[in-house]
Amino acid sequence: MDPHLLTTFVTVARHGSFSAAAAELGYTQSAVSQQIAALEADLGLALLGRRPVKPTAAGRRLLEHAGPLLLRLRAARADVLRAAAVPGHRLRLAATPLALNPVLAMRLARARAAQPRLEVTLHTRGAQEVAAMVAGGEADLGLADGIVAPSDPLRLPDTGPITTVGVTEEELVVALEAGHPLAGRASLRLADLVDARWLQTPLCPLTRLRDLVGEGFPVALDYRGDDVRTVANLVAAGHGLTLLPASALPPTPTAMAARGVPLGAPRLVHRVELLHGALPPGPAADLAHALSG
Amino acid sequence: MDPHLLTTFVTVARHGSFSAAAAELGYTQSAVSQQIAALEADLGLALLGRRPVKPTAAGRRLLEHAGPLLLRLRAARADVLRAAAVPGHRLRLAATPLALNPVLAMRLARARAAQPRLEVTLHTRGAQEVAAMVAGGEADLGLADGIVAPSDPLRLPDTGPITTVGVTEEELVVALEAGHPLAGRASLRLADLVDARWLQTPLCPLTRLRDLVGEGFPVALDYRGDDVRTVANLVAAGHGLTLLPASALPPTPTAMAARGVPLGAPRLVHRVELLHGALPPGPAADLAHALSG
DNA sequence: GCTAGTTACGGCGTCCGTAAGGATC
DNA sequence: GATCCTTACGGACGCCGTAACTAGC
Repeated sequence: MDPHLLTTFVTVARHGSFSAAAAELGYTQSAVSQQIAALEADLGLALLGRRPVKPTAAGRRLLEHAGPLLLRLRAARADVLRAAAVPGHRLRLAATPLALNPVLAMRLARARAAQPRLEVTLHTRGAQEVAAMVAGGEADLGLADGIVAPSDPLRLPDTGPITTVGVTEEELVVALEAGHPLAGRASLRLADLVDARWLQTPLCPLTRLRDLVGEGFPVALDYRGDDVRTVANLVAAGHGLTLLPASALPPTPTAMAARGVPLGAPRLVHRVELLHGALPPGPAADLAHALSG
Repeated sequence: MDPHLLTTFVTVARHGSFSAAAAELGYTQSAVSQQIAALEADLGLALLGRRPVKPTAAGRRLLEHAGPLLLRLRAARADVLRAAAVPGHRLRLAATPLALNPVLAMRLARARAAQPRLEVTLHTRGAQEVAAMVAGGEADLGLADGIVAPSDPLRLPDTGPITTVGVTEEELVVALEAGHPLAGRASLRLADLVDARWLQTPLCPLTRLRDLVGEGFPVALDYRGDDVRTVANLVAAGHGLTLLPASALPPTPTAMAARGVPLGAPRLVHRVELLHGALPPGPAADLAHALSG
């Protein structure tokens, strides 16, 4: 159960190929084969079926543990190093596409104005990756967003010892094309839209809506990307509906733009949370404070 | 950050000595010294001060991560092996001293009567150890107890992927000596007892009461053991008060025995939870079902 | 000078790479 | 027969033990 072997194992499982994993990890096929053999010998179990290379039942079980385990290992290392590091003036942020909303962008700007020497780099990633980057020390601060009932916390995957604090909550709107029959309404009830045509996007996964409201929400178009403007254009062209924070749509819609109709019921908000590890006094802690408002 | 080195590190930190850790781990002093040196070199930080051997700030931080990390590693291994193991007729239970109350003892007896070939071994341990044994696969089922508001879950330390289900909740009594001025009351309010003389015991840690009610609960005697009868005898002899599940005191008190006065307020119960990992069909699953009632 | 951790050095085991060997499509 | 994993073998490195060294009490 050497982490080294575990890493190789998850890589092989992910690629479904020893040789591809070897290429990614910088080993030879042979080394990977030996590592898997060693892991299987250690546990006394077959973890992978060969030809095709596919996890066995035991292998799938181990895979469920291996990811979080390796993440926690990196997180521990990062945390110890972070606590001992001298705070520099380089800050690495990671945020989901909708997390850096106007309010937070403004707070970030104010914080930077107060500390002109601060160098900031920002990465856009998925929520899980943001959490993993913060836990693993690749980012100092993370921002993740999601749709929840007011003042409920986001349900982020467990990625180890991370602190999360809510920073903003914003009204949600149903985004639909300008000519849509419902576009003129003052507000909409989600329950009335279970049979509408919906966009499946990472920004508003329909599984989340089903969790909150129940079955329904058929997929009219599945967008596998994270560009908000693309989503807005898809909506405007009538490909389907989606839920967005009000600030993600232009305030004065043109003829070609998507309309946002406030979501009346259920009471849901777009929540953004700040993620961080231990914060020794320094620019990271200052910025965390600034972003929290 | 090899788990091997981590294990050595926590052992050294626990003993405050390289040589003692070496003896426990079956290494030479020299090997331990080299392992710690390797870990410190890997992180680029001093983890232990020498003479006396004591963790540095970074070392303390690493210690906080190392324990859970190593536990999860063992837990992952145990889980994979457990899922693949053929169910035998040997069952290992671990329980806190107050967890195997009369109700559960009876359920266990019924389950054993139904499966006469079942061999059961039972260990009494602290709650954290019970959880660790279950997570690490050293026990098939665990029982842990604690004091909570009705139907609240116990707050067990995070010991990895473990399932917990409540199995019993029982009335709590204030245990006090027969001649105590309050012994005749029909019920007592905990808030009125914040200034009484209390026993500090692992069975009813006063910190828990302070969590629930607030400051107070001075320590009159600190018992570092887990024997319920000893606690009852201490109470009977007037060393102090404690909280016990009603079933832990004899139902018809003699002159020398401790009295139990029902706890009227706040509404608290003695809750027992069953802990287990993944349960493939077999005796362990059957017993878990039997214990759940 | 005694106790306890560190450093030097040598042997053994581990792990990887090269290359040949099978198994499956 | 091509692809892909496994096995055999050799070299390098890592890790531990013995033993000499050193720092505090």
